[in-house]
Amino acid sequence: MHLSEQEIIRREKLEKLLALGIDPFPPEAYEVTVHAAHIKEFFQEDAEGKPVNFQEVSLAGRLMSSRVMGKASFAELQDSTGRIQLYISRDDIAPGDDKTLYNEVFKKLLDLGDFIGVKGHVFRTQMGEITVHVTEFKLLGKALRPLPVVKRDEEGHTFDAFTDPEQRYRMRYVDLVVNPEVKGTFLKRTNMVASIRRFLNERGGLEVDTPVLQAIPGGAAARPFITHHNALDVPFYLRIANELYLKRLIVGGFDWVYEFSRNFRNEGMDRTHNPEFTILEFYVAYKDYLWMMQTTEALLEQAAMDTCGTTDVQVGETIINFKAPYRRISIYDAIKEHAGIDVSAMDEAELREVCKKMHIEIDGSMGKGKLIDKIFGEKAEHKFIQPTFITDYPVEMSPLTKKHRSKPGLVERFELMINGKEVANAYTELNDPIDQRERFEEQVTLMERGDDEAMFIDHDFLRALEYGMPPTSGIGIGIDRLAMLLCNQYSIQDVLFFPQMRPEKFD
RNA sequence: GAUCUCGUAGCUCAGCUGGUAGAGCACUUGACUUUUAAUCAAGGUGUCCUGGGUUCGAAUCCCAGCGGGAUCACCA
Repeated sequence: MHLSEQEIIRREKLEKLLALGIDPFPPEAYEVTVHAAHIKEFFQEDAEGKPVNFQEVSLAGRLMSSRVMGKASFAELQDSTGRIQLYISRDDIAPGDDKTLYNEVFKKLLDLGDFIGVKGHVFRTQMGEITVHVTEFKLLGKALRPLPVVKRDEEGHTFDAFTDPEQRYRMRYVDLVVNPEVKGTFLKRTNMVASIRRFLNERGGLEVDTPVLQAIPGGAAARPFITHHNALDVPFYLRIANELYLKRLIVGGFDWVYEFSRNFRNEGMDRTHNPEFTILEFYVAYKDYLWMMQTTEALLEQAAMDTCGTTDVQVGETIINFKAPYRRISIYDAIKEHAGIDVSAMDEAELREVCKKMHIEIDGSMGKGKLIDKIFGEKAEHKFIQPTFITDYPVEMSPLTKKHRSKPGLVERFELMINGKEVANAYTELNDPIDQRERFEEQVTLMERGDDEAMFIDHDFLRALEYGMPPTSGIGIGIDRLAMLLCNQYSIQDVLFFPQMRPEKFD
């Protein structure tokens, strides 16, 4: 094992601590009575400037900086809420003749990054900084590797930032320690999810769990990961969606079920795609996609409000307004609006002609539905910046969706576009088992034509529908994509703690 | 998967047309009892991503590989 100079020095310090009878990794709990942010927010002084509270505090965290000035030192402690300054004077922590605790342990054997616990009282320095005057400290956990030292001056300028994306993603633990805004992003994401969960629970939604290992990967058009079950000696797929399982629960008599579903798709990775990602799906009996549009607007408005404190959310250079209601436009009108052509009456040959003229890449496996989707994707999708429901898709690209109540050839489906990206996809669910069987059979034809994303026939799902499913509307909302918007992050990797990367090699 | 680009100290980076490896911070030693990007003095950082090649000589030029990023393709 190759050790750098600094790592060797820290290991030597470990030995010296042990020689002094100090356990660098003590087992017992340390009493924490207060956190840094709380002190900074609520510290008070009387008229003479004498502190009135926090005169007996005990807190713990990482030592993040240390400025030794002879017999006194200033240091910074970083706990889960932020940083607070420490003032440590030699004669306070080592009142007797033996000054080892200060001269050796504090000044020499502690390193930046070490976990320590401190007890003391809070005061304000001459420079105005709220500070803990330490009377007692204890090493709680030694850091054997040096953290990147990121410094910030008064104007907020950052020096020597820890910025290498590879290192930040691979060693998120370090990223979180030294880049406080990263923690902020993830807290925001968690708040967003909590807000959505509250919204659903308040309306009678029931949170459920359904299988991740599936014998038939259904509910979406995507290439799955394949794994193998040893005892049964059969292949299993990691789920690409949970849709068909949630609908089985609607068959079973629940009115409203939801699941934050970790899905896995064996496809490319880029700034908007990770092999595993989270979709919130929910299904509500006796509703249709029109109801679902209203519910989606309300859900997103609340999520934006709870997460950002406003419905006008800054995303990159633009402001996205999450306040309901959102614009609605059919996919044909959307294409008309942005490509200037009416594809609503075209057959497959005509659509191919249009794609050719627009220099849109196509191949022989694509049917009418996919061609229309292509044209929309190339010419219109990225133009919808403000939240917009794109409605009424062609039946060929929606095998699980009920046919439109009044428009032949279309289905009752919408996708929600925000900032030029699909964030949600919803339908009035197909509950006619005979129609569903025919749609699955069409998928088999597509598969034979070479479409490797066409759906398998799920016979158990058909059997469930044959027992009867109430009219139902369902939706999938891309939680990572939504988090990217509400947290104003350009890349999905910045809203996932551990984005997928090529495995690291250690030698 | 394709193209472009990057890889030098713990971190951020410089290193020109090839000539003994550099800075700031961090680190080590010392001074300093209200500092705050603390300051002052002194000190050493290293598989220049890996492996080949060209050359008297390669961090530098060439080839291959590994890893990252960006763009594109597939997709949410």
